[in-house]
Amino acid sequence: MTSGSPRPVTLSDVAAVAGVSLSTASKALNGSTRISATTRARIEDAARRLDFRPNALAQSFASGRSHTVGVLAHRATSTFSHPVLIGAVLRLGARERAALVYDGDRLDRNRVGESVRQLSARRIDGVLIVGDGHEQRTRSLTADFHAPVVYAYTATDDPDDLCFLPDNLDAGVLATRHLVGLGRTRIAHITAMYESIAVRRRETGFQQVLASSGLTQVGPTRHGSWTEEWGARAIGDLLAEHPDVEAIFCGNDHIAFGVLGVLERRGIRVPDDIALVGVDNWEGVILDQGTRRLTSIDLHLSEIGGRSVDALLDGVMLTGPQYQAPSVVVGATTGC
Amino acid sequence: MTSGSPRPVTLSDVAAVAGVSLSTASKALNGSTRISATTRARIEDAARRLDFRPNALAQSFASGRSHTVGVLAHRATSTFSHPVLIGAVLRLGARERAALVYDGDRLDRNRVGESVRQLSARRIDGVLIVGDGHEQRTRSLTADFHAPVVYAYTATDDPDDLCFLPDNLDAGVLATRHLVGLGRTRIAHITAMYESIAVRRRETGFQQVLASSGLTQVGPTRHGSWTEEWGARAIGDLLAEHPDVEAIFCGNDHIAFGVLGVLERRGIRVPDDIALVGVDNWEGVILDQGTRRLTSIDLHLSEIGGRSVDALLDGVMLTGPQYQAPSVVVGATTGC
DNA sequence: CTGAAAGCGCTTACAG
DNA sequence: CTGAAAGCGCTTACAG
Repeated sequence: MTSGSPRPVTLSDVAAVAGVSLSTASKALNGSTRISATTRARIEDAARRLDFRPNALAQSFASGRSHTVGVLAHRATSTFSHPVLIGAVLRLGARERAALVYDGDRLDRNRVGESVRQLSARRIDGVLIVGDGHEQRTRSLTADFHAPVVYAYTATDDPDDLCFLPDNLDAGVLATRHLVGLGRTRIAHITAMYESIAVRRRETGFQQVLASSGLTQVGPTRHGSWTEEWGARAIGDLLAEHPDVEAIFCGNDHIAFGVLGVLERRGIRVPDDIALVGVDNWEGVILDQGTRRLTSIDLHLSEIGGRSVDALLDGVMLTGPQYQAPSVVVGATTGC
Repeated sequence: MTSGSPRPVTLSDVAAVAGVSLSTASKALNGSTRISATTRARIEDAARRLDFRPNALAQSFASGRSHTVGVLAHRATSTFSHPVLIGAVLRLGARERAALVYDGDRLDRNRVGESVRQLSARRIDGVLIVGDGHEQRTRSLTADFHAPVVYAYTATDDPDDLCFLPDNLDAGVLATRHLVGLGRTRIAHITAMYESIAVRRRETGFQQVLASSGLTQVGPTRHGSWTEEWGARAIGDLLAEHPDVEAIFCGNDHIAFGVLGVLERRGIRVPDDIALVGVDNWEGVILDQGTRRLTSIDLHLSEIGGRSVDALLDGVMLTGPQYQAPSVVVGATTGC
């Protein structure tokens, strides 16, 4: 668009045009208060006329601040960490920070040192560690870096680390409240393996709401895996033992789809006979268009990435786990 | 780990220890050939002993190369562009480049200028534009930047632009060859809207293989949407008209799952009676573990991101569209 | 092959 | 409030 590219406009050019010294120009443009209003106006005007763009490389070098953040994507191959990672890099971009993203293998015990050196050579402003959910704690890496460290989508073994996490407890609470709010009283829970922290927290939320509503869970919680197959199998058993069940909180959307398929095949009406709620807002993730079938809890994973970045850049003095509030997304599987 | 942080080791320190000048030390460490082997060895040794890490900020400033790439995620909210974007930023990290990632709204006609200015202030090494697939062409932005521009996962209106794209034609070819290779001769095609470039290219690949195998397509191609619902509806019609169909190439995995559900419900054995192939390797994306049901074509989207980065950094002199070879991932829906 | 010197374009004490 | 000057830590012609 611009014709050719002659010498870029420097701060010295601005100073010369404004008739002030280089240092005065610098101060005026960097918002120092110890500048007269008229001088500042003159300098800002000159900068505008010349379309001055400070050379970010020179600024970084002189100030020692790189405007770059290191992002360690620990076990970030999982689909669920993708929104977190993307939420993080987009927020970084929106705040004019570059991301130096390293893949998980850099976090092996023996290779962390290499990442640390690379990042400190870059004079990184901070480090964001992106995990793969709440399944497992990450070893704290905070002490390895000289820059501030924030964790997204994983907890660590150090209770002082600032970690942004989905609120799985509240996910269980919201899902169950939604079903109770529809007037259902005979509610069951089908979910994944008991070993998962996320599973247990969702279940706890479920049981808290039942208790405070004076309801009793229909049958024991059925633990299996995060798959459609498991959902299909579990609903068969559940119906055999408790044909009067009115609603099911499913640990995630895959399980819910497995349940839904079986119910449809057996001619059981959803939500008229049995209402369903899942977790993940999977349809929201994969569908741009189309009608939503499942009611689900959205954990707002990309917002977890975004908030982690904000905390890192704003130097907030929080410590410990921070939970992202989930929300209900209503589909056709829960009725009035 | 390291105790405190005194003054970092500089190149001058290395030069002093090695007993050479600053400029000689610089040349030795930057692989200039006009250096005696013994001097170089001495300098490299000193650098190693001192654990010298060149200050990347100073290097960038002095050389004018930022080691940062601008990434414009154009309409990159779609699930399918996520692997491309993540493939790109991970490759950038692996090659020690930072990514300054801007969200789509920066690409509005009126706002491109702002991104251009921000990126040129950063003395960006190149620009990567990530689109949302092959559905629609992007307006070429190459002329807006002074740095090299590469496009990933989108084509542009300028035939000279270097664009990395999934090979949808070959996806159709591989899928169909796979079915033909299993001995199926009566093969149908259920896919999404005709308006989609991806749909038409997959269909063309399908028909090329049928033709070269001397086969005739079973019924016309059924165009609908990318959803499970459409797959379920289309298979009903197909079976009504052509109960002797032996295999179906589904335009994507969602459609294939819709088809699969109906077949199972009707007691039609898959793959014994009807074999299925989809596209996207969706199960590979969402499952870490578990048995694979669907046979699918993997378009290798994250590799598209990675290759785009390589092309950008290596300054390859390619122009025009570059197609990423897909591959077949076998599941239970196609038998021997 | 090696070194002295200028320079990259800012920021930031420090003096006035 | 304003300015002269040093300095950030490299790279890169240019001389020797």
